[in-house]
Formats: sequence, C-alpha cells, structure tokens
Amino acid sequence: MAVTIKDIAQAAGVSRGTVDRVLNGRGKVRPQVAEKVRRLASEMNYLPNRAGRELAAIKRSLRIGFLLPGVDNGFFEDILRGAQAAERNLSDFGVSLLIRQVKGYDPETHAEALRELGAEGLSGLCVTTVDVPETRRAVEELREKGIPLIATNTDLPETGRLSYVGCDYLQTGRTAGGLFSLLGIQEPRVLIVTGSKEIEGHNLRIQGFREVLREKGVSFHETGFLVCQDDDRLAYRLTKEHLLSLPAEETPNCIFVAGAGVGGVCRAAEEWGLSTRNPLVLPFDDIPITREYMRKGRIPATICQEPFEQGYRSVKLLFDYLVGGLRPPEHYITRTVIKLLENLEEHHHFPEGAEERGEGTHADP
Amino acid sequence: MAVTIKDIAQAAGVSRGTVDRVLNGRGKVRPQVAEKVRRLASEMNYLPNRAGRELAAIKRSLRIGFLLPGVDNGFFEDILRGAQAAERNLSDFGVSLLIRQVKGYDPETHAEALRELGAEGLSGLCVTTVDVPETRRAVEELREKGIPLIATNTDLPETGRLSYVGCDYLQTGRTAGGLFSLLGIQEPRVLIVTGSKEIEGHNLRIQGFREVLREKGVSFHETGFLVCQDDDRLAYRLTKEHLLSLPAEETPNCIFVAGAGVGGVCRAAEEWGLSTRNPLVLPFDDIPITREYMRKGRIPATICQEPFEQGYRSVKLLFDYLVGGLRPPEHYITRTVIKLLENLEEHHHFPEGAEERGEGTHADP
DNA sequence: TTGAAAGCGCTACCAT
DNA sequence: ATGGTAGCGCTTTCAA
Repeated sequence: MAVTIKDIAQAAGVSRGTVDRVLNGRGKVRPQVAEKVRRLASEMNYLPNRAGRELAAIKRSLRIGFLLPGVDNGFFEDILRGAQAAERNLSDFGVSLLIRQVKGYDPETHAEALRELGAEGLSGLCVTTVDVPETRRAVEELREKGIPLIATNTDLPETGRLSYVGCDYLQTGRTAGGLFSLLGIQEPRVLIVTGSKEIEGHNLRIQGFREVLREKGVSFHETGFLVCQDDDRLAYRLTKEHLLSLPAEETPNCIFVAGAGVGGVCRAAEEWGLSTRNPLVLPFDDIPITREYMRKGRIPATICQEPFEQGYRSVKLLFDYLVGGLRPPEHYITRTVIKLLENLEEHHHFPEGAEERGEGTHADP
Repeated sequence: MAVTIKDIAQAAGVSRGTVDRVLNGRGKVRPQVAEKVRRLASEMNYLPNRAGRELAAIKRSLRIGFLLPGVDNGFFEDILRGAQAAERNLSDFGVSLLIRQVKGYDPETHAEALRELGAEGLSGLCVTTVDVPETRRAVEELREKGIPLIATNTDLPETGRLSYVGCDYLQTGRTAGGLFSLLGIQEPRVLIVTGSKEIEGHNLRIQGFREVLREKGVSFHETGFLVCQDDDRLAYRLTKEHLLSLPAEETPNCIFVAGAGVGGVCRAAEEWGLSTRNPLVLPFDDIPITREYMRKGRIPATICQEPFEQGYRSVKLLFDYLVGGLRPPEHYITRTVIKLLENLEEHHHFPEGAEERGEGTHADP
C-alpha cells in the first residue's frame, strides 16, 4: 500500500489539512512544520494518489476553453475531435469544454476571441492560433490574469504559455525529404509552395526538406518558390502560372507544399501538368482533398502530425495540471506519421476507458 | 452534475447497496426491485463514475500477469516497456504486474508458463505467445478458471480470450506493398523470406504485399520463397545460398522479410548482393538491427506496429474491465506506422498524467 | 433480500 | 496557523 497524506500527517503529528496546505501551497503553515512535512513526504516517497484527487475534483467542475481557427479544410476538425474526446473522457471528473472557432487567421479577431474567452471565468485555455504580436499580447494578458494556457499545434514561445503541444515541424520537413529521396525521381525539379513566409512551421518544413536532400547528396533544382497565403484559389493560380511559364522540359516534376492550398496546387497540376504523376505533389496532413489526390496517384504519400492527439493531449495536460498539479513538459511533440493509401484507414476503438478514439478522417491520435 | 448511484437509490426508494447489486450483478435482489432499478438507471442515463470506482478499487489491489517470449531482438522489450508504463500509470489504483518471459517459442514451454501463471491467483492475464494447439488449450483452461485474458500482438482466436490487442497484419503487408511500389524499382525481382508458414501474421503480410502489387498493376517476379524459422543464422544461410544460386541478372533487387531474421538477410545481402542498395531489404518493425541497416541504406523504410502501445493498452484494457466492468473491443488494432531514418526518433514525454511514455526505441503510442 | 455504514485519498470549509 | 470533518461516487462488509 502506497504512502498517503494520512500517513504523513500521522508521522508529522499534524492534521491532513496541514499536510495538504504544505504540499499544495494553500494557506499559511508554520515554517518548521512545513519543513518537517516536506522532509517526511520526500523520505516516505509520498506521491499524491490520482484517484483521490480526481474524485475530490468533481466538486469543482472545471471549464476549459479551446480556441481554434475555423478554416474549413478538415484539419482543425481533427484537433477539435481530439479535444472533445478528452472532454467526454474527463466528464467523469467534472470537465467541460467551451469551444470557440474563429473564421480565418485575422490577428485582431483571434486576439479579440482570446480576450473574450479570458472573461469567461475559465480554469484554463487551449489555443490554436497564429503567432503574431496581437495574439502574443492577448496571451500574456491571460497569463497575468492567472489563466494557464496551452499552445496547441502552433507554439507561442515566450508568452508564458504552459506548454506547446504539436509536431516537430523540422522533422516533418525532413521526413518529406527522406520520402522524396526514396521516390528516385530522375533529375528532380522541385517547386516549393508555402503558405506564408511568416509562419515558422512552414519555414521549418522547407528547411528540413532541403537539409535532408543536401545531406543525402540528392542534387535537385528548385524551379520556383510561391507564397499562397494558405489559400486554395491563390495556390491554383500561382501554380498554374508557374507551370505555364516554363518550357515543358524545365517544368517541376515535384511540388512541395509546406502549408495549406494543396487542393489548388493539385488542380493546377492536373490541368497543366505533364501526366497523372508529373508533377507529383508532396503535401502535409491528412485532409479530404489530400485523400482524393492520393487516390488519383498525384500524391504518393502525406506526412501527418496527429492532430487528434494534439487536441486530446492539450486538454488532458491542462486537466492534469489543474487537478493534479502536474506541470506538463515544455514541449509535447506528436509523431511524424507517413501515410500512404494503404495505411490511411485506421481502426476505431475505445481508449482511455470508454471513449471513442474518433480516428475516422483525421490523422491520428 | 451527473447522475450517481445515490440518485438512483433515492428514486427507486432503495439503498445504494441494492443499486450496486443490481447494476453489477452481485448478490440476490428481488426481481421487481431489480427491474425498477435497471429501468431508472437507464432512464436517468446513469453512467458509473470512473473516479469513484477507481478509488474504491484501491482496496483490492489487482495483480495482472504478462507472458511474453524472451526472444532477444528488441521487439518484445517494447511491448514490455508499454506494459510497465501502464503499471506505473495505474499503480495509484493498486495495480501490479507479474511479468514472465519465456525463452524462445516452444509450444510446451509456453503452455507450461501459462499454467504456472494461472496458479498465481492473478486477476487477469496478458499473453503474447504463439497460436498453437498447446497454448490454445492452456488459454481455454484459464478461461474456465474464470481468469480474463488478453491476447497481445498475436491473436488466439476462439479460445475465449477477452480481446486481441495488436496490429492488422494484412494492412502492414499492404503498406509494405504500397511503399515498394513507390520505390519505382525497374524490373522488380522479389525474394520473400518468412519466419514460418504456420504463423498467420507472416502469411497475411505476404498476402497483403502481393495483393497491393497486383492491384496496382506492378508486374514483378518472385525469385524465391524462404522459410527461416525466425532465425537469424538460418536466414543468413538461406539468403546467401539463394543469392549465389542465381545468375547476377536474375538476382532479386528486393528482399521482403515478413518475420524475424532481418539481420541475417541483411548480412547476406551485404556480402553477396550487387551493391549497397541492391538488393534492398523491406522488413517490419523497429529494432536495433533494422536501424543499423537503415543507416547503411540497405533498408529504405520499415513498417511498424506500435509494440509499446500494444503492451500499454493490453494492461489498461484489462484494468478497465476488471475495475470498471468495461468490456474491451474484440480487436484493438494498433496503427501501421512507416518509419524512415528521418522520423525514427520520437520525442519523450509524460502521458497519462505523470508517467514516462518511454518511447525511446519503440514504435509508439 | 435489503439497509446502513465504513472507507478508498484528497480537498475544502468551518472552527478554533 | 492548525485541526476536525464532511463529502466526492463507489464497493464491501456487517447486520438485520
């Protein structure tokens, strides 16, 4: 039988309340007593019991906010599904979620939404947003109000956020590079399409991609670098123009898409490319449009980042922090998952005791 | 606030004890009362609260057994690490693990070990073994003794096991096929090396591999089919003989390895193959020797099955069944994970509230 | 067959 | 500043 708060109280000759105060920093305790309790707790290898804590937490009933972009390409839905799975999973412990989806990426709108959420009296917040001064400021304000916050999918470094839950963008880029080199394309000519030069994740992916090819000694030519603002139509137009602007023999045989806009790129490739597989398109994440073009053979594989897990884990870590006092790691990095047509479909189950894993569309958990 | 057993007791005009008896089938209850309680529970949408159950379960302190082969290639260590992570994770609820590793795959030894574990007075059992009559019989005996059992990694169908936790072998094979087709090998000649014709998993992988190539219209020639008994030295010898027996132009340019023995196959390919990458070797799982040959370029990628998750989940599902009365799904299928050199390394964290995820070597969760 | 009550470990509140 | 106690939801035991 493990050591309990009661054992410590007994050993220290104080009450359980006092031990609780010392170990969890609530209320005042005489320094000598506090010291003694701490020493005993450590000597006796005391570890708070989760079951006890969780049971007692029911009375409190936590509300956790979740902000995310309402961009309609399926990706954020997966994060959302993860968060909701966590909510169901933790509903036994009195957790409920307040979800706020904001259309688009407008900095002011996001900052505004953050402030609104801050006024809701929530116990904590998970946030998927853009890393710009406006949102950073809003996050700092929240921290000052004492609301713990987790940055999901996109980090907000040095804003006092509790933790970053998301992928290793450099690794996803490197993996794309590794995959590319396996394809054994003759005379590789690559067009790079990014969402925005301001988005760290996109830059890291491109960097990782180039890095690996250099390391492997794959000599390739970059035919161009397009910035599509994560917009499908713009991606279509720019890609089309690029393809038309070059003589057939200089046309890219692979298009690397670091951010959103895959649909547009693929459509352009379909209409103006040389064949079904030329140029190939190398995108990230598993969204409906990506699947469609994988089936058509235009996309050989896609590199994913477990959005479901990101949503799930963000809520879970926040819960553990709030209820258990467990500080989450600075970075909780999800896996870099390569998906082909053959391993696209995952099986559904009921993890964590009874809840749906909900891995239908998404990239994972 | 959710409905509790207390609410139901009140509504039904009985005590909480009676409700517990009805809902969990312990002791006798007058049929009409039982009926009423059941009806009310369903009407009021009663769901047992996990925190409460788990807290009460501490008194019981469950012991769970885990049997697995002690084959020394690193794969089973990952399953074990997963199981131990679950143990640490659930230690707050009084769970402890009794681990039994058995050298090799001898049916009688495994059956014997199962019987010994059955005599230990355990609450439940997770088993990674071979699916042969001897072990099946032992498992049936355990079921008759009322000991719930989960088949981990290798199913033991129709033995009354509670659940199968493992990969979809057909999918892993199909994914290997998909990957192979991406490699764009000219005039593919494939040598197939399997562990045993009696192992369903190996057969399914081969089937999946062939299936996909057929579907994709990749015409390839099979240069041979070797059975290496999952033995490295035998794999080496057979592969070597095969490579030497053919004229250079008929030699395989890819070796598909469905089971163990990758080390031997790679060594033979190294010594008798045409070059560093010819023949390529296409194996499964992520073990040290596989990594070594990935670095050398002999293995382009490996298809993994989340052994860590398998170990973790097996214990967790058994716990939820024993404590929460939650029946696990018939099949809990882990993901098919493609690993390249670039996404081999995963990040470590502390999941499930405080425990080490322990994802060093392994494939997962 | 049923009820009452103790207790799992922790938190929170009310006295002192 | 500290102790005592009720209670979170459930299981289990002892009486009746």
